[in-house]
Amino acid sequence: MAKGITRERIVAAALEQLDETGMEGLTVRSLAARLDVRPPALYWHLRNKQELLDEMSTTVMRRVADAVALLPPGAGWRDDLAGYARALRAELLRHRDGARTFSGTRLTDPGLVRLKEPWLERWTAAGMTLTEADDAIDLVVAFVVGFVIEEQERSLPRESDPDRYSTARRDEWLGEGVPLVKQAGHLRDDGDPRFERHLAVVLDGVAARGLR
Amino acid sequence: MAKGITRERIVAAALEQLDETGMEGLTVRSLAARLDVRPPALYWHLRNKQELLDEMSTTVMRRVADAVALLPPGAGWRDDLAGYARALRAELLRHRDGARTFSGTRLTDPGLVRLKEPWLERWTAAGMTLTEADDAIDLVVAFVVGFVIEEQERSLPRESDPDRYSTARRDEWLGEGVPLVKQAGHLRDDGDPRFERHLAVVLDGVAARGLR
DNA sequence: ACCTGAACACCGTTCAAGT
DNA sequence: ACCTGAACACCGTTCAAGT
Repeated sequence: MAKGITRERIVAAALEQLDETGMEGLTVRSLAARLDVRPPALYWHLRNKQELLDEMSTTVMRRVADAVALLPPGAGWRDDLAGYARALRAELLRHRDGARTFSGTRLTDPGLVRLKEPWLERWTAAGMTLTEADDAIDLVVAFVVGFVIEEQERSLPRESDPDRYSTARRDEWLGEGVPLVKQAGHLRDDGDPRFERHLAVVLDGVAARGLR
Repeated sequence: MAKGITRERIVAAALEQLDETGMEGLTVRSLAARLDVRPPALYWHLRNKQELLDEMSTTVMRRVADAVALLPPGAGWRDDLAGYARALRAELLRHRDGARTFSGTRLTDPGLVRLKEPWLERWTAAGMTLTEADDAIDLVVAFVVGFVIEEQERSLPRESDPDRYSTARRDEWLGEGVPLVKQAGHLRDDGDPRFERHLAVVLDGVAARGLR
């Protein structure tokens, strides 16, 4: 691996490091070791660690945009939004702590925001107000981020109460007198079907207002 | 301030520290200093920092539960859910970095989960399936968490690009050829009205499936 | 232009020892 | 039972100096 660290190589290595160790293992020092340089070398390419995190999430969001670009065009707002939601979830899930790591960071690339234009054009032409269309995009992002944070948190091994998420132990933990809470816990599924159900509710909500 | 540190006093001090300094200023050492003890003292009361964070969010969620308990009873699922969403947002907003700090943590108190029981009872009696009812609660939580993360992130002062959020500079940053994106940026409001609009969309979605 | 060595001011946590 | 002193193995970041 030739030297000559670049911004892109740093970001790529940081995403690998994140996947292997999680957020708390992604340190400037571990990242430098992975790139075979000394920690201060990174500060020639990046102002600070926050800028690294911003670049990482911009990279991830670019991949979301790439996936969205492959969607069948002209499919209508509901398919557009659903495709965006699925692509966003998939990229967040692809990285350990992805939702928490990338949610509070800022895009550094205006090109990604510019991609909203054709959607706003088509949806307003189809009868949504501009505010409804813009709200719908932001609402979907908020929902997906919140959903995946919970999803990834739930999948974390936790030293304490190691089996809070085994149904039997959870029932015990809950105590007596809450049959419906327990039953809901037993019925509860995870992953894609659950996500699709929630997404459908959100899109039904948009439909109820945006297009009547 | 008498000595005699307790779990509750530690959690209360930690919430104050969080509000004053944000997450990165909430360290075991700063917290010990605030309580006028040496850092290792805290480890007699708490297993580690993660347990502190779990206790902090449990405290916050208890306040949400208290606010929800004051809602007019028997108002129907839509008012129940709206009241819960508003109370959750209010408590998250009350603390600096609240949404990010409390979203990835685990409740330590089963009593809070048990509170779902009467709602599940009433909503299923009103025609929702149990899965629909349980989904609706989780969906609202995901939406509120995602919304407030974005809300609090946006309100942060950021040394770099200090005026990305002034409309004029944002337009410049966006470049030419995206009139609708810019116009949406100008129309965009913040805070309560925006939250209420998004919440209404979510509740309309629940209405479209849960009760037809 | 790009990187290193050395240093600064911090972290969370453990553990023997004190009271 | 509750807390301290001292220590361990780390952090992010700066900056003069090297090439």
